[in-house]
Amino acid sequence: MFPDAKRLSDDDIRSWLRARDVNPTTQRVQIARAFFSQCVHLSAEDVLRLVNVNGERVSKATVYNTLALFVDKRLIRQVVADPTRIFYDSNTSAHHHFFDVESGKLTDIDTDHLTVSGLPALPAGTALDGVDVVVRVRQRR
Amino acid sequence: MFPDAKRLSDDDIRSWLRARDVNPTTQRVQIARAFFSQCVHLSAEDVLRLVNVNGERVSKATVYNTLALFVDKRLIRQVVADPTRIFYDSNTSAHHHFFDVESGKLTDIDTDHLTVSGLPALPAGTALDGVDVVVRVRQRR
DNA sequence: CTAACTGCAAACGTTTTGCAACTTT
DNA sequence: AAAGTTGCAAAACGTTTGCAGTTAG
Repeated sequence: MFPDAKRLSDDDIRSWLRARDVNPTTQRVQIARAFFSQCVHLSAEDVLRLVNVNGERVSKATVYNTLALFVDKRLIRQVVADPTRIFYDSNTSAHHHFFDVESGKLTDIDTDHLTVSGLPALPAGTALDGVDVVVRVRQRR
Repeated sequence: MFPDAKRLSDDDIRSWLRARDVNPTTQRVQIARAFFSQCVHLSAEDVLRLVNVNGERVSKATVYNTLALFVDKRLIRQVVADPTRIFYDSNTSAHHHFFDVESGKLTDIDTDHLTVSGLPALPAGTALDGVDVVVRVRQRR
């Protein structure tokens, strides 16, 4: 994840993208900036809105293309917790999530606080891709 | 969960539904049977297909209505693991899942094998709704 | 008779796709 | 010119909704 991203210049982002094997086009820089300068958990719709705050600049197709590319290059990761949409998380290190089922908000839980133990043998012929813990919470009445 | 459901008569299912405060209509009995006589993890589409094996009998709307009702009455639970659809699990006791990202298949992991420890304090004003662990695996090349 | 339930078809929100136009080299 | 990228519009997908018609207490 990009530390302290609000202060980064476009050039900083460009070179960072290049270092991760991503061709830094105008739109990709804008999307990377929207990501790394805001809340950590964004839906595709959130990204579209953030990137196009004043006047349209990046299309929906490009947002989806770019998010898929960023996931592929491990700049961000998907979070599957909300049944209605995918969230993208700029924090790619091991951690877990609270998910508020009423508001749809995600919050990080770091691995100091929550650990998974006793992982059983994986199904035959498979390799581990990741372990995701979602702690669902709801507003107390 | 219904034990050994293949042998259940419609009457058995009806009284079981009644005991859970669900009015046992024809369609609900069919859906309950499809659920409890097959694989534990079914998408809405799976249920629709199973219930309508020969000739249409239950509509899509009724399948979705009924699944929501069954979730509400805690006969089944949702599993959010596949980013493209919701699965419904007839096993409502505490357990977790393997999710094969290539085939989209879910497999149970019971809590003897996998435990979560060190759950941190919940966000202010929230109550625990559930803890879901998804172990994502992929076919080894 | 009434309340509960169902089915259809349309609407919905998210994500994907086809393709022509535009960059960049 | 070739390769890569973008934007638009449409399509696709799973899911939800409105409502008229049906069923069951």
